[in-house]
Amino acid sequence: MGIELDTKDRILAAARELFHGRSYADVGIKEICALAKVQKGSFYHFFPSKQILAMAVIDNMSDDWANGFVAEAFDEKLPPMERLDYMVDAVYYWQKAAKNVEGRMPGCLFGNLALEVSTRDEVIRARLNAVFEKASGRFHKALEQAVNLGDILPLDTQATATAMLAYLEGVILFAKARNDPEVIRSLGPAIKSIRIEVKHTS
Amino acid sequence: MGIELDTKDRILAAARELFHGRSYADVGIKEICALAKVQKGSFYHFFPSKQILAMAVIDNMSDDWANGFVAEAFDEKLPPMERLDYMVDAVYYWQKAAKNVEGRMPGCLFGNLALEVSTRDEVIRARLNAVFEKASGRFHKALEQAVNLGDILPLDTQATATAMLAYLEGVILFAKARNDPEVIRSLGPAIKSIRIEVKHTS
DNA sequence: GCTTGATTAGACCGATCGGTCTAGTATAAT
DNA sequence: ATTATACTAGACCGATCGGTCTAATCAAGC
Repeated sequence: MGIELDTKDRILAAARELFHGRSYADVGIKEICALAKVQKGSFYHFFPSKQILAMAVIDNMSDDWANGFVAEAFDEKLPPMERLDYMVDAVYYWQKAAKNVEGRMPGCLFGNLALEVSTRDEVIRARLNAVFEKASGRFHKALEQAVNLGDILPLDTQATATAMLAYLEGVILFAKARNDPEVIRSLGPAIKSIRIEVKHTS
Repeated sequence: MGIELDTKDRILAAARELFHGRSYADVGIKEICALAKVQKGSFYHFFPSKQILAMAVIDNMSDDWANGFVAEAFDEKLPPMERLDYMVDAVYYWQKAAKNVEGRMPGCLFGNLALEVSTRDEVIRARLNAVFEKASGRFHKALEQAVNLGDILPLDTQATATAMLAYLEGVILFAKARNDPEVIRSLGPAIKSIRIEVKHTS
């Protein structure tokens, strides 16, 4: 957490860390306040409810991702298909580092929340879905360029992009169940093998 | 639930339904008892803790799967690669039916639990991992046969089997986030495109 | 009939949950 | 100096959590 952040940001950072490291239901407001060194009064001044905090955490992490190593991985300067490997690598190193610190693989915050709360909270579910949609857009763009450059045979870029993101989430899930980041390294690169053919329009 | 079950089975069935439909943390013992029409005393007579109940639920569902449509899907009489399609189809129809009843896609109980509790409960995590391991064995066998029959080019059957299971989980996750079973139908069949080459031993 | 062990009923426990409320402080505009 | 507003502190709330405990009920064996 390091340098001085104002109260709201400290709450956000604490909640993000705790939600990601454990789960939504398992982390209470009290614990978030303790980690953020903030009192309950301050908390509810900035966030009217736990649900709204969750939304803020999702947006916050989504932004960090989008401007952080996702942006790096999907850098237009890289050959399109290499971006996928870059992305897998980034996820691998990230999860590995997290495990070294916490002892457990936290997995993907969005995937975690999606499975945990999307049957109970339609609003959060929709927000998470939007995050996935946006992420799959990156894959989509990369695939389109790969096709245009002739790096891969034509395929249904939209569907394949979604499938690739789903695969990445699945690999992270599996790695978390094994508590072993190496799973990401060994299974991850196969993301490039996934293909959904263009729908036959005759 | 239907026909008379003895107390323990009623508890198990109720817990399974509730855990699957919502989440582990969100469902309390009281609610399980209410659905099972059982009192707390009886509950704790059969299950010493919620954690142990969770394990029993996992085992119970794992058995049902293994002897139910997973056994059907991976029937040795089917051509190996067709088993994968069968499996995807089964998941699709199951989730669709569940959504029609409950209004929401429950996803995969094992995947849900894996992401929710595996950072908190090492014992449950290990159990879930064993379930995944067993399931990936089915894929493995099918792939080995497919290679032997010349239906597909040789590949790392072990790693690819795991990757395929991970993909399936990822697709279910994505479908749950969208609350749309059709995702399974459109992305699922691409499971057959996943390939991990045999490690180059020179 | 009596005893025993398995099962059920449900009151009860301390802890914790998300959230509210009031009192007070800090800051800045007037 | 006064007043409005933003923020902080933390006691407090009813509800619910997982789990315990005692008393009652039941069927089987003797």
